[in-house]
Amino acid sequence: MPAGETGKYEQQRHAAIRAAASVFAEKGFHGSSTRDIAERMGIKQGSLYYYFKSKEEALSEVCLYGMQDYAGRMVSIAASEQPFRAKLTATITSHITKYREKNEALKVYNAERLYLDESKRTRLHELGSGYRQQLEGIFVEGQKSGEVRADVDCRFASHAVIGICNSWGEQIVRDPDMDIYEIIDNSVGLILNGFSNNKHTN
Amino acid sequence: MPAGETGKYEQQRHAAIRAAASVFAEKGFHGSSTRDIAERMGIKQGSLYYYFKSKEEALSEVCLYGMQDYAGRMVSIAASEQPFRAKLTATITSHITKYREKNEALKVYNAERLYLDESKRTRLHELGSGYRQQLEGIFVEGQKSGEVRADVDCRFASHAVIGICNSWGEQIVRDPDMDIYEIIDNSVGLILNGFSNNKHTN
DNA sequence: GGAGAAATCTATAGAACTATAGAAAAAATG
DNA sequence: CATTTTTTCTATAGTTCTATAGATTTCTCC
Repeated sequence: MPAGETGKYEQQRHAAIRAAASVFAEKGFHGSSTRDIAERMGIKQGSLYYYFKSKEEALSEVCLYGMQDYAGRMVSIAASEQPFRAKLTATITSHITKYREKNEALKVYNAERLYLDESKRTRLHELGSGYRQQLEGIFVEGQKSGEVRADVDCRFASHAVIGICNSWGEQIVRDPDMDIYEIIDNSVGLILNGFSNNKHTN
Repeated sequence: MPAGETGKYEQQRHAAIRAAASVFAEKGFHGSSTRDIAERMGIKQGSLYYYFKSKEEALSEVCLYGMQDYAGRMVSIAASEQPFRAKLTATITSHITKYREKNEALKVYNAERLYLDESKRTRLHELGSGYRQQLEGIFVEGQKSGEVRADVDCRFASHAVIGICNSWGEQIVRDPDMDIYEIIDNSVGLILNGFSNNKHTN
């Protein structure tokens, strides 16, 4: 039976979550076996059940881990006192570097969460859509301050930003030699100015 | 043994591909069983092997189907005589409506192709990256004609467009009541002008 | 309507995987 | 160092799934 909270148990459970994240990211939820996960952390298949009561619980924990401090960072960006452009840059940087740093878990969240049961999925969905709403709020504020054009659909804008980041995120996970900062610059540039040469006048 | 090419065999094989696409889109490759696929097309599990020699072959065919005429459409858009803006709109429209029309297969291509073996995967990768290159070419042309700013990284631009389309595509597959044309308009607007209110002057 | 071909069915071998139970080893405690 | 608690291991029951083989039904065409 699990210990109170300090020592080895917590530590190993965390290792298990990371191992699961890594394996799920590589092979997908259904393509991974509990043996794969256990081996990655250097224990035997059966021992894994000391830390998770089921494979699905492992997925659930990975998704939560992938989303959590991530959504938290978004909240603090949104709350900060900066002009729109800086917040946008911070958001994109946060999102994209997350993929590089460690976060196979984020990839798993994006790709595999739909295999969770209803209740866990909605729980996660709330976290995720909270994230998006924060971002939408940043655009709304930007409109108020005049930094963003009045005709922009902020809900669309938030989805688009996330789409761009995730799309590049997958590339980044695959190819660790990519230049992240160039991607970030380009993304910010696109969101702000688009690619058109027609000076937009109205 | 398969017939020449006309009749029922070709027809049923195509039905099998569509059934597989539908099931894979819903449950993922590893999460789907051959029983699921067979049932969706109204035959028994074992009978499926009359049309595919393995489950993986089914995936391969689905991905190919998802990508093919799709990439073809892109070629004809790129080759057409239109200004940049029209080509961009056509591309985004083609990409996004594809998700609505039918194409669970495209979703499968995006999510599951990595489970194919090396050779098939590179084959598909070529198709996919051919698609992206066509799009990149449209941007390059746009630069030459002055419609696209000279400082735009066209490779980045092509990835970004695909990212936005795929991101919305997933939403569209989930929620069939969304207004596609609004999404297309917004996407084109973003790509052309961004969201910023600062008139870009240099 | 009967013969041969095409399409589907039934049944199953063989492999893989999840989850559990109980034994064994390792660590902590006094 | 003996005892208790925590962690890991071995073994396996029970499922499920893919792929194949051979029987059976449906179609085609003369």
